Amino acid sequence: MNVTRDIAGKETSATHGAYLTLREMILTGALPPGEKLKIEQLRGLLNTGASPVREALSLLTSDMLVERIDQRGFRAAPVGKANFEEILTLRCTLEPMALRASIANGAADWEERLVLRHHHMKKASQRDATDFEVAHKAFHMALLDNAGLPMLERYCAQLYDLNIRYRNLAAGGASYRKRSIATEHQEILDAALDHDADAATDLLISHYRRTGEYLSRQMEA
Amino acid sequence: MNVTRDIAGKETSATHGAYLTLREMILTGALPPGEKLKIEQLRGLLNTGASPVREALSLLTSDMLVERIDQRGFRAAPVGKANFEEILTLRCTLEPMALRASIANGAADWEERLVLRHHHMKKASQRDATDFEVAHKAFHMALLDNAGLPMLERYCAQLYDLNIRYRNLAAGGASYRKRSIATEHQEILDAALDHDADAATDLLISHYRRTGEYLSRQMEA
DNA sequence: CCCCTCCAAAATATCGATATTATTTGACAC
DNA sequence: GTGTCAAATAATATCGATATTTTGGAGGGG
Repeated sequence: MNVTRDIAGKETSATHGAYLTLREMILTGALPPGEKLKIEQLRGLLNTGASPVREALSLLTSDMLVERIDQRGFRAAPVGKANFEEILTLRCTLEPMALRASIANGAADWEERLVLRHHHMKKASQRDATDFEVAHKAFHMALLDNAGLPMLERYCAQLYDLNIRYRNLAAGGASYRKRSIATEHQEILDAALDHDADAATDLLISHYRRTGEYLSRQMEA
Repeated sequence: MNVTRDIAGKETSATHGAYLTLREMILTGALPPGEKLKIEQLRGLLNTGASPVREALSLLTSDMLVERIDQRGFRAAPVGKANFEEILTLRCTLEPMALRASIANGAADWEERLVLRHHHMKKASQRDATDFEVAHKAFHMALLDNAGLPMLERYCAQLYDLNIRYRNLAAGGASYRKRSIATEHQEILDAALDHDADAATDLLISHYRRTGEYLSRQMEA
């Protein structure tokens, strides 16, 4: 049983392919937290050499999805309540910062991009759940990508993924209770288009905290 | 002419050694911004194989010290005014956040560690300039390391290094004008020991902004 | 019964060589 | 002169094999 995506064409380099696949496997929980990641085993799974696997794992290390213990190999990053709450805290600090900057720069083409992404997300939500995930991330990142602060955006993207990982691990399946997520997104969008930074950031934060605290309660130590 | 440190004993793995050496070379400017980093060339410099070099460069990528262009190798990360200002902005947001948390947690052993590091820094400043650099970073990191927020600390450490790089690149030598740095450090320490978070963070921010804006003025586009 | 030492098995880290891909060079036509 | 294409060159990415290190366990002492 080969988990590697043999999907449509372009796999630039073996390293990059391995990176994407392993990343996905960790985010979805196919590789559970703490799991020992043996080179040989992964080499087989991805049918590639040891070097690309090794390099991919190195890259995942800096995404904080993989832990490296020198001379002792790699393992999927552990999870914990403290870690989850740190992610939440950082997101609630960094994303509003980026969103404010985006709004402040507010160019017309950004607003268009935003509307478009939001539309795609709505469409996707009626179809496939994984399509929605992709579109959801795209929308949230679009909120931040007019800030002109690439490092900050990178941090936010990283934290977004780490958060998704917890959600995937917590929900045995697609539980992700639909709450009023659609409404919340709409409100955030509207506030952003209104250049109302205070409202937009408040909405964003409570959007995060609500799901955050719900997940947090479901975790032990 | 071999730049590799053959210094005292313990080089755990070749990869880690290469990582440390390359990192230092980029931070000091021995490998200037934008420089093409050819595997073969570095392999010779560090007298090690291609794999460790490659892996070290991958790791440096996530420290934002090296840029990777798929299928086209690595190069030392470029620099620019916008990037520098983003680093400054992020530091002025993240470090106060960490410092506040550290103070809030305020354990006795943390205060001791703080006093100690400050002492070491003062001693080091009378000796070697590179000793001082190490101690200076240790002091600043100690201010943040009681926050219990490891990811945040990691971001701060990363940004600290990126900032140091700009300082090294700007100063042809040890210019680093001594201003009243010693006083500033003392004040920050005192405020932290007083559990005066507002004062401590204000002092920290102006400590950064002062050198920051000075360097920023020295840069073109 | 627990602990320490030493050996075998397994896994990591590293090397050297090869296949692939980008870049340069130079000839040729326009 | 200038632009284009193709071969030659150079560098990257990847593989397969080897050396080193850790891990797990068996066999004695304490």
